[in-house]
Order: sequence, then C-alpha cells, then structure tokens
Amino acid sequence: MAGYNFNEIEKNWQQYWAQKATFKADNNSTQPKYYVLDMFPYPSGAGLHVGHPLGYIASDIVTRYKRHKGFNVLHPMGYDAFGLPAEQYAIQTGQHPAVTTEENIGRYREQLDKIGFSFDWSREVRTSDEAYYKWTQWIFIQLFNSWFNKSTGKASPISELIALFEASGNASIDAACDETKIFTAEEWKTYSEQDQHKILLNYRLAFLSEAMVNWCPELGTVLANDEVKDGVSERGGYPVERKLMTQWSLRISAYSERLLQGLDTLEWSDSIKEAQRNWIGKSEGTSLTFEAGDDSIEVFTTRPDTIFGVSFLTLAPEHELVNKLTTPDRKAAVDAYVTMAKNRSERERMADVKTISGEFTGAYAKHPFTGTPIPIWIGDYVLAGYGTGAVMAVPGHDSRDYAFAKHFNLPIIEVVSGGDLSIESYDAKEGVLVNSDFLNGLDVKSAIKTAIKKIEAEGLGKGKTNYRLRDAVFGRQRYWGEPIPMYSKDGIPYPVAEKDLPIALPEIDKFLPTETGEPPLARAKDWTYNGYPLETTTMPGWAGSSWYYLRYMDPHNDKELASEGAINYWQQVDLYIGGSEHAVGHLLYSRFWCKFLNDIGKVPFDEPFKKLVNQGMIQGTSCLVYRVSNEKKIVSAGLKNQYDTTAIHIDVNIVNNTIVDIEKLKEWRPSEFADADYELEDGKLICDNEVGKMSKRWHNVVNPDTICQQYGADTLRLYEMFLGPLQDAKPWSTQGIEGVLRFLRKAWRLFHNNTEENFQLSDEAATKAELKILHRTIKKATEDIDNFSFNTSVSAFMVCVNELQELKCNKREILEPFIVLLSPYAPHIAEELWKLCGHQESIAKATWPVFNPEHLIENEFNYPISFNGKVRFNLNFALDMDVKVVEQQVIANEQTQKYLEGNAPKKVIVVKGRIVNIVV
RNA sequence: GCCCGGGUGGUGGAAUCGGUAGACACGCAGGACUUAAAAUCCUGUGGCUUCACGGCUGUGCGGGUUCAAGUCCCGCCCCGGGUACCA
Repeated sequence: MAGYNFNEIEKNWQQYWAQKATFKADNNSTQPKYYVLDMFPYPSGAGLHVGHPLGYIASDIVTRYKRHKGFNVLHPMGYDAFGLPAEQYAIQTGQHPAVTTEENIGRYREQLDKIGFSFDWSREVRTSDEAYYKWTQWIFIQLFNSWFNKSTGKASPISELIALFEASGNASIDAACDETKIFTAEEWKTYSEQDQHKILLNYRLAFLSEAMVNWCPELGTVLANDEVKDGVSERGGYPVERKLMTQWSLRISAYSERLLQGLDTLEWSDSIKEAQRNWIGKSEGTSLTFEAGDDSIEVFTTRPDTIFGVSFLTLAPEHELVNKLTTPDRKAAVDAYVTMAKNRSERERMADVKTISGEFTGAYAKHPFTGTPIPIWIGDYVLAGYGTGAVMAVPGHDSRDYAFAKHFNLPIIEVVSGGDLSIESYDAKEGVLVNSDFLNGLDVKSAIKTAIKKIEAEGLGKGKTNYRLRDAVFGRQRYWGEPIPMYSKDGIPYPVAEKDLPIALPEIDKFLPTETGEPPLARAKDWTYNGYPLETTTMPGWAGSSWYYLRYMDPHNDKELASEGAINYWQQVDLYIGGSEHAVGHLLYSRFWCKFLNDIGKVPFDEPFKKLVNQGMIQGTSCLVYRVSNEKKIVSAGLKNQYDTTAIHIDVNIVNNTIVDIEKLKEWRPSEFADADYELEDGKLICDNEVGKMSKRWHNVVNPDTICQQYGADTLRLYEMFLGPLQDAKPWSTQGIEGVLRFLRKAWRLFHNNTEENFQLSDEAATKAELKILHRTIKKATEDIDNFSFNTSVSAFMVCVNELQELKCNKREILEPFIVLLSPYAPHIAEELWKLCGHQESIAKATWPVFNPEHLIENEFNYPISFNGKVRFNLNFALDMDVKVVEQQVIANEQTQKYLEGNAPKKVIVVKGRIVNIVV
C-alpha cells in the first residue's frame, strides 16, 4: 500500500536535515534573534522515556514557528554530564564515569534524533568536557577574586577592597561578609600576609569557612540545602546530618535582595516565583537588645509592637551565651539538653516538630522598657542559623511561643486584642494594642512603626531585614565533578593562574575516599600545583548548569567563556522550558551567576531566562495482573475478588488498553507465566491500571523509540501535545494515539487520491468556504503557539482537515499554507508534502501564512442592529469593529426587550449571529 | 499549618473580556463497503423525559451579584504540587 509511510519519510528527512545542516544558527545575522532553550538532560543509564521529550517537543514547535516568522533562532542541546549516578555506578563496577557517560550520551542522541528535533547540534556542550569546565573553573576564580559592595549593590574586584583597607581600614565599608573585627588602615598594614588573607576570605564571594553543613555519610559528601528534602538526600534518599566542616561556599546571600527584586521582571509562573520568594525568605523587622547582667542578648523580631507581651527569651541550644548565662544549679540539665540537641539528626529534629522541648537557664534578662526580669530559656525550636539565634517569646501572639509557654507553664500576656488566648495564640496582624504602655490604642501597623522609632531612639536596636537564604556550600567530596581550581600555601587558599586552566580531573585507582577519609581526588598521584597541594573537593552538580546557556552562544571559544559579540547578539534566553523540580536549585543559582557575571562586565543582562515554561510530568501507568495465591493461576481483573490474589506488575508494553497479550506475557517472563493457568473474561485477560512515577521498577517505562517505530515521530509529537495542557501532569496512555495517526493519514490523503497512489494538487482558485477554513486555522495556530496552548491547536488542525476533506479540497492555495502551519508539530510529513508540492528547499525556510480577518466574515451575516456604535462580534473569532448600519432591527427575546425599554443600546454583543447582550 | 494549582460526560480534555457548556479525540452503539478481515466512510452518544417535535435538568457543595455565571464575589468540601519551627 502506497499510503503514508512514516518510517521511511522520517528516516529520509532526518538524514536530509543532518546533511544539509538545516538548523545551524548563525552568530552573524541581520535577522532578529530568538533563543529557545531546553533544560539539558543528565544522561542516565535508563535512556529517555516518553516523558522526557514533552518539553523538547514544545520548544521545538516554538523554534520552528519562530523560524517561519523570520527569526534567527538559537535552539541548542547538550548534556549535564557530571553527577552522582555515574560515580555511584563507577564505585560498584570500576567502570570510569567518563566511559558510562559517553555511552549514555550516545544512546540519548540516538533517541533524540528519532523524534526529529531541530537542534543545532554543532553547538552541543557537555559540562564534563575539559574545554567546558575550564570556564566553570574560571567563573569560580572570578567569584574568589570578588567581594560584594552593599552600597553599590554589586560585586567588585577584591583588589579594590584591599586598596580601601590600605587607605582607611574596614570601618566604613558596607560589604556582604562574615563577622570581621574592625581595623584601621594602620592595623591592616601590620597584619601578616596570612592574617590578611584570612580576613579577605570573609569578604570573597567564593570562600572557605568552617560552617554547619548537611553531611550525607552514605554518599560521603556534603549537600546544599536544596539538595536535602525532608532530612534525606534528594538523590538516593539517604539520611543527612549536621556537621561542622571547613568548606568552600558561595556568598549567594549577598544577592538576596537582587534575586528577589529580579523576579518581578520575569515571565515565569507565579508558583515558581513564589517558591523562590519563600526560599529567599525576606522578613523585615528590628533587632532588639536585652540586658542580662554583664551580657546582652540580641534578638530579631518582625513584631516589635508586641514588646510588652514578652514573657521569656528563648536561645538556640547552640547560642554562644548559653554556657555563660546558665546558673550552676541548672548547668547539668542545660548541658544534657544541649548535647541531646546537637546529636539529633536533621531528620529526627524535623520528624519531631510537635514535641516541645527546652530547659530554663536560670538566668534572667531585663525588659528594655519595663525593667521586669525575664527568664531565659533554651529550646531547639529556635534555629541557630537564622536571625541572631535568639527570640523574644511573645506567647500571646506567636503560636510556637504559645506552645512552649503552655508546655512549661509560662505566663501568656495579651497585648493585641481580637483573639481568645485561652484557646490559641492570636498571630494576626490586626487589632488594637492593649497592656502596652505607650502603644496602647494603636492598631498593629502603626504600633510596629511607633515601636521601631522608640527602640531606635533609645538605642536598643534598629530596623533590620533578614533573609532565609543561606550561602551555598560548594565543595563536594566526590570524584565526578569539576575540580575546584585552588591550591593551598601555608594554610591559605590561592587560585590557580588563569593560563593554567583547566585543572583537569586526574586519573585515580578507585572512586572512593582515601583510607584517612579524604575525598577521592586525594588518591591522585602528584595532585599539586607548583609544588603546593591542590584542593581535593569538586564542584556540585549545579556548577556547570549555572551558565551553560552562555556557552551555547559560542561553544568552541578557547579564549573566553563566550565572545562579547556572541553574547551581545544572543542576549537573554527568550524562552526556557523545563521541569519545575528545579524551582529553587538550578534556577536560583543560574540567576545568581548571571547577576555576578553582569557585575564583572561579562554579560550585558541581569537575568538569564526571560520567559520560563514548566512542562508537567508524564507519569507512568502500570499494569497489574492477579495471581491466585499458592497456585500458578492468573485471573482477569474482574475476577480477582473471587480469589485470594497477589497483584503483579507486568510490562506495560505487552498490554493494549487493559487487554494483556498473553503470548507476549509468556515470553516476557517464561518461568512465571509460560505454563500458568489463565482464567479469562470474554476470552481476554484484563489488567488493572495504577498511575505513578515512570520507572523500571514498575515495568511501566515506555520508550519514545517504540512509539516512533509503531506510529511515527510525527504522531508521537502531535500526540504528546494533544494529551493536554503542557504544564499539567498527566499519566501516559496510548488511548487516543490512533486518532492522531488517523488525522495524519487524512492529511496525507488530502494530497493523494482515494487509492492513495497519486499525488494531486489543483491550481484552481480557492472558494470562500475554503479560505474561511484556512484562515480560521491560521489564526488559531498562531495564537495557540503564542499562548502555549498546543493541545487546542492540534484539535484545530483536525477540524481543518475534516472540513477540507468534506469539500474534497486539493487546492494549492489552501493546502500549502496548511502544511506550513502543521510543520512545527509534524515536521517530517510536512517536509515530504512540501517537496511533493514542488519545492526544492526545506519547509523550514517557508514563511508563516498571514491571517486575513476578511475571510472570516460571512456574507450572509448582516448586522441586524439599529444603532451607530461599537459592536463586538463573537463568531469563531473575536473581532472588534465599528459599524454603521442604516436599516436594521433589534432581535431580542422577551427578557431583553424588557431590559431595553426606553434605552438606546450602546453596545451589542453577537454570538454566531445571535444577539447575546445589549449594553445600554 | 502555610503558599500555589485544580475539581466540567464512560475517558483525555475544549469553552477568548461573564454570552449557544461539552469543541477535538478516545471509547461505545448502529450502519455502509468487503467472501472475510484490516483500512476507510456515515449516523448516534451528558442525564431524565418524549413514538416524535420538544421539554426539564446539568460544570465539587451552599449562598450571592447579573438580562446572562463553568467563568465574578462570600462560605465550605475534596484532590494534586511545593514548603515547613525563619521569630
């Protein structure tokens, strides 16, 4: 049958595109640019499943559409090739991660090619290539050589800071830094080189410091906060504990405010922006000092208005004053509590949120206004890492303080009216202040202002903004990552000279830590630089992915990360598509690096990704058959209740719409199924479905290759778009894929006669009806791509083909523009038909058809409205126009007539020829 | 707990700025073509009711605004995702 042979067509065109380099993007073009980026994949051993291409298909549609619209489009692809799984595999098998990574990339590429994406493969990047990570290391060194000047809100060279120190010490410098003693210029000059470097480390944007980190013993490495979920590692799900370690970190907290402000300029979904806002966690409040004998305790509060409601202070168990304040009689209890709190893992602490624990230190502080003694407690609900690690407890108006007070029987004072404190605390920022001296009678908002003023006037504290965002731990005790390009001399870290980059990953005998517990790189022979020991930790997975979008602009440049010309031409990523699981990790780090590179003059923009679209996850549908317990008997799903059965997950690829192919089942696992008895329903073995993550474990992985083989890549592409809105999560199912294939066959037959043998195209002029169909589709297809509503576009194509088929339309004037509309979705069939139409060049070079609203106005539709004014017609499209009609009559139902009585209509709304609203 | 989404036929999902609810597709039922099958085409398909024309009802629940509500407002219920002692 000489019908629509998708396998052959697709193979041919994929070859053609590769040979002709059809999709190569030019860095020197006079066309306007458009940059479409996909989140590049980590090449795992499992290969691609049908969920992976979803976002790539959407981005490819936009890419091809923009090319038709005359844009020079950059649409690259690469691999996020460093990462834990390859290393874990290496530990188990001894296979070098570079080898497995290479193999996996090969498989990915093969699978991607089959779907017919229009990537410019000449720009492929891999984060594990030396030529790539040379620049990742280079950026790290720039961070090391920079400090953040709060008064300008920007990063500046560290040399500038040294000059400032030499001129006037550090007292007047407003920098993002760790706590540093104040020194004068004279004192600075007397410091040794070593001491000076130690001080500078407090200011550098990449710095070495001793800090509490998330340590994962199972993985043998530290993790950043976003790599820890529910107290276990995101990768692997291993327990994570707190540990004090000397670590490389990046001072991302310096950029908190800019990262927050920048969100307002982005076209991202509200949920992702909100997640980032929460992660940054800005809160405005005031610091306030409580005197406790010779010591003073500083607290941070967002509710200074409740100052008269303070009935105790709570310190974090790790607070530095705990030891000093504790009275001798309380010492034993407090020490025991502190030890216990320290040893609890993050996970235990989190699982235990509801248990209230704490101890009284025996000490008292003085209330700053009333002078009343206030007991000082410790409790692990106060976090050492946030604010000052101490809180003023206002049990009446903070639920955590309330719970603590109830548990230990501490006084609860009402200072804001509106709640019932016998039941719960009243946390709302509404109500009138009571029992509060000079604040009495004020509402909460003005009370906050008045309180801050008073606190500042009396020198008790000052207005302050806190951020939840912590600095990012950057060193990993792993092998398969970028070596941190630093060496150590006299205990001080120095960067490797730029001319000596990259510091290549060394070969080592085993991918494990050394016997003394040092990271794997310590196994390398002669791991030194000019005779000094090199850093043995490597960078985290997100390092390479934080700037890869820049490398695509100029991927083979060995002089810089990308040329100024290339960056200036391509600018920001116009459209970024990927999963929402990177909401606070990758997307935040990339923004941070972009802002930094902007500060040092490397990139002319402040945000990397202008528009972001998150595709939903495609879940797996697993199939369950039932085996009768203790028997070798399989029963159909409808009969399972008649027996005592166990459910078995079987391979979804041998099931067709809940009907199991028994022969294939027997082949799949002969030992289990070949000689089993089967009890069927209507001669069929029916299985149950269950929706969950697509994974090998549930035998529910569907490969795109299989679908391409069976239905064709164009059908796969259309079907994945047709499945529902791009952003929604949806379970994979092939129910309905037939309909898409049917549609493509119909489209094919528009160009071929009924026996599907001969290609026929008529040059006859199109009729009004045909033009109407076409232009309705042009309008819809154009708008839908702009709105990311790909699923409704597919429907529109189906309607279009059905209607043209009914009219037996095979006119060039209609069909040629139609294939162009279809080509972003189904590029192979479009290319084939385009060629058959007599075109020499790829359809990619064709121009997008222009919508002409004239064709949508029906002749027989005469405006039956008696007024001069603005009418909105809601036909198959929305079109506003001013009409002046002379001979008319208003057609209205009884209700409307009544409504109209005595009023001259100003606006009439007509839907498909019917008046639906008349505005008077 | 808090913050985002969302709830529409047997199923996936349409419905623009408040304007014919259920586009399109799957599935199902019936029919045509065929020796037969596949493929293709046609008809029907929210529910109730009616021989039929038609009528009534219908977008998680309860109220409200409006000539008109899936859409807007108030109060609930349920589901999905994120986040968690951040003072």
